[in-house]
Amino acid sequence: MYIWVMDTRDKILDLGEELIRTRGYHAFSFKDISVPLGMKNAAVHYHFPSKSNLGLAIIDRTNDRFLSEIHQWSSLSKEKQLANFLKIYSRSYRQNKVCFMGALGPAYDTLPANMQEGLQKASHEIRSWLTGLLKDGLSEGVFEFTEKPGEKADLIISALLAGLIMGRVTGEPVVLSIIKNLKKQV
Amino acid sequence: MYIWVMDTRDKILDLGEELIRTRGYHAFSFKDISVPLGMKNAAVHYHFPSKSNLGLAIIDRTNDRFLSEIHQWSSLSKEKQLANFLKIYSRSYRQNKVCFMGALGPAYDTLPANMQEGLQKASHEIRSWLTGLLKDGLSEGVFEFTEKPGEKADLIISALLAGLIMGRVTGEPVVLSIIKNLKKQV
DNA sequence: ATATACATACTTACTCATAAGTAAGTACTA
DNA sequence: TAGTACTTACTTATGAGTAAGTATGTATAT
Repeated sequence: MYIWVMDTRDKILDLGEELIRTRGYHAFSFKDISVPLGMKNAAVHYHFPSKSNLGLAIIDRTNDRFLSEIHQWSSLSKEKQLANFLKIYSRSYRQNKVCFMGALGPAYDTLPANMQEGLQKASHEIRSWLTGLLKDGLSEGVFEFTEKPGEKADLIISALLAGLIMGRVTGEPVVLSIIKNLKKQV
Repeated sequence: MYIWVMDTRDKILDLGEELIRTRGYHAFSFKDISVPLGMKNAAVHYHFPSKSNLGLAIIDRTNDRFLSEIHQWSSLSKEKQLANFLKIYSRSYRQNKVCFMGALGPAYDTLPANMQEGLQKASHEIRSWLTGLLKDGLSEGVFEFTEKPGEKADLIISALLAGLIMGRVTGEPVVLSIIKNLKKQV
């Protein structure tokens, strides 16, 4: 019984995540979730009272998954960890999704406060993790770059984030060539 | 009389551009234009029959302005042209705006077809101009980088585009440090 | 063992707000 | 008198959200 509950809740979160990352927060409705899942709008509201509530749950779940992923990577080499990080974006490209910051950042000021907070927190996690990785890799001598680690992290995240967006507009696999070039720049 | 017409039409375009670049296409309404300009929704519809019509006009006007700007730059040195290009983004940051590709790209699939087309065209103009500039600067010896010019252009545009987005989420002037670092990388 | 109570996971049937868009009329100008 | 630039007064659609009811399984009391 309990498992069944979690199952439809998770299905809503899965679909909601896809919708945010392919269409954006303001361009999807409860109907876009309820109809494909064969249920009524009110059933979605049962699990998530409000849209912002759902939005925040999606952000938090993704952030939690990221945190557990990087934790699992912690014993790997810095190069391997960076390669894994880059792989997140090539996978996103194949799934025709942009990342959360790319999807929600442009309309940040229009988001409900709880989602703004969640997104800010998630962006902080990613930036500080990558900054630490680059800093450690630099002192270990496995990475080589002249920028400050924090600025290098922003440069990398930015290029990846926007590579996904540009890929959508241009129809070209922009992020893949960006990943290729970023690897040469560390 | 004709001048007066163009004036309110231009006011609508100005405000519409700001709304798209601060809130996104799906998060602004005709009311957000008519009320601040002290007119009725129907007056906006008089100038632009549909929202997508307005959206396209905004994109096209910005693209036309970009084209005329780069034309004016054409006699300047490659370094100066690149510096001018980068300045567009630091100005955007100060105005708390993201660029059009950043604002509209993530929800590209939800845009009306005419706007998709206009955005694609605009992105092509920017990418091909910057690619040409980098290519010429490279053979002139004023720029120095190892990537292919087209890929370098995507790397630069991506970093700038996402720097604006990240700045909004983090509250930090991400794009300014990105500009600083990009200058060292060409 | 069986009736009763209770919680979970929904559906039905709304409300209320807002959005895009339109038709018909008006004021002003050339 | 004809066109421009609007306003008034709608329509229609859609979206978030809610209140009340229903089905089903689970736990408890007798």
